[in-house]
Amino acid sequence: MTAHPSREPRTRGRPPAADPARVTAAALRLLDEVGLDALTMRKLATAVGVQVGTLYSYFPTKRALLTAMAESMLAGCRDAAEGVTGPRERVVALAKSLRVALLSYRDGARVYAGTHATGPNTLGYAEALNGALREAGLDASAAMKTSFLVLHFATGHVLEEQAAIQSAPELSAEIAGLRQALRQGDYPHLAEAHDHLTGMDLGELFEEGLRLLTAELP
Amino acid sequence: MTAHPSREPRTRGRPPAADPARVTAAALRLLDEVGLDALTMRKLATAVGVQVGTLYSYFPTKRALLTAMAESMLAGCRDAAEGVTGPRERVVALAKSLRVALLSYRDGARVYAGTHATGPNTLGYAEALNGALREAGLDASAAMKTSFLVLHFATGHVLEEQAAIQSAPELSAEIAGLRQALRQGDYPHLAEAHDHLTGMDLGELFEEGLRLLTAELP
DNA sequence: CTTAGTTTTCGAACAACGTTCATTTATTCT
DNA sequence: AGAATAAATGAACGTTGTTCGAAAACTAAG
Repeated sequence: MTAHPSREPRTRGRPPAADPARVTAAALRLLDEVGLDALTMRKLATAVGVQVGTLYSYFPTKRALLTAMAESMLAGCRDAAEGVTGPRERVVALAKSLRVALLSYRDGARVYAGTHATGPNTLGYAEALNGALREAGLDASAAMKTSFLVLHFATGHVLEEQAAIQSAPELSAEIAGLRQALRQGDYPHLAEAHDHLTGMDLGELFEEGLRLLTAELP
Repeated sequence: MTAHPSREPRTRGRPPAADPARVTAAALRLLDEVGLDALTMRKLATAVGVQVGTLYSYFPTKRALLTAMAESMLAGCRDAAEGVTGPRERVVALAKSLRVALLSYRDGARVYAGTHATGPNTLGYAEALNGALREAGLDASAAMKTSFLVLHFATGHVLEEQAAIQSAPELSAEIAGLRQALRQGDYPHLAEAHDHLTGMDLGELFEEGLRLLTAELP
């Protein structure tokens, strides 16, 4: 059983070899090394210097660990709007900081989208986003809706952004089939668009989407 | 080995018990029954009426099967803009049809976001979306960018939409922790927003995001 | 009708995964 | 010292995706 809810500091018994925070940090390091698909509890255990089963003293399930990782990724994101004047600019700054945070970990968006953290980083970030929107003059309902819009767009965007990065051998077959399909003559618009693919700045594209989603804010 | 690229129709040898199309259809039915996390090759094999290893005569890997499922989900989506007058309205109609298509399968957005299909449904849909944007007066580069914007928003939105649906026992613990955090007094904006959560129409929210993303089209 | 040839399915296995649990180890309090 | 306690160990369990030699089901030639 997880002896997690220990209120008073531990005094008796064998001292722990690690703690949830250290395990989460090691998991994030391992994530950058091997990617989400290869992030196994066994590899994490050896990285922490512990046996596999021991990890379940800190997290009841792998899902809980991934949730803690997602929560940890958002550390500091809430403060991105500090010192930014103008409610709309604050919303944009918060969204951009979320993108940067997710991009700074391998498969960060997949981890984030696959979990539903309710820790202080996640809730604090959502609170800050909602607050900036309220400052912009929106009522509670409209602020919540725009929050969802921005969050959904950001996760979807970074998800595809990171999927495009790891276009390693796993996707080369699909890319080959795609090029052949384009040469076939069907999909004329896609063929033309494909020429403009190289050199597209995904960061600029993200800001463009953000600009449109926040266009009606003062 | 996959004897897939058989150009002339099969005349010799043991007759196949199934084919990729039938397997894909069975997989989509099974997906609706059990969800993506419980969609195993063995369950699919029994659903098709075949042994596990036989599935690998039709798809080299489970990933390829999921890609075929994603491709199949988009059947007919390309035609959503037929008869719709006005380029902007066509873009909106195409995006809405993508949402409906993904929503009509359990975990549809997760399957779609986790794969990168290059079949005729997927490419035809992208071609239609690009075409509608070109008709709206955008050049090739701008049309491609807006396509990405709409696609990223749609996938992100439906992803969260479907994640909110299956808020079954798996998420109840997190929801409980969230309610307690809201009652704690921190996150005043979130607490107020939470009251407006029930009764929010996610379809309307999706259209609102679409309206903003296409606001500058003629 | 038999037999050779061909294509597919079968069935059993493999390694790796997440997870569980009785046992052992390390520490503190009496 | 010895009981009590808390955590780590180490070995297992059931599943998972995937592989591969052997068997089966069919067609074409002898």
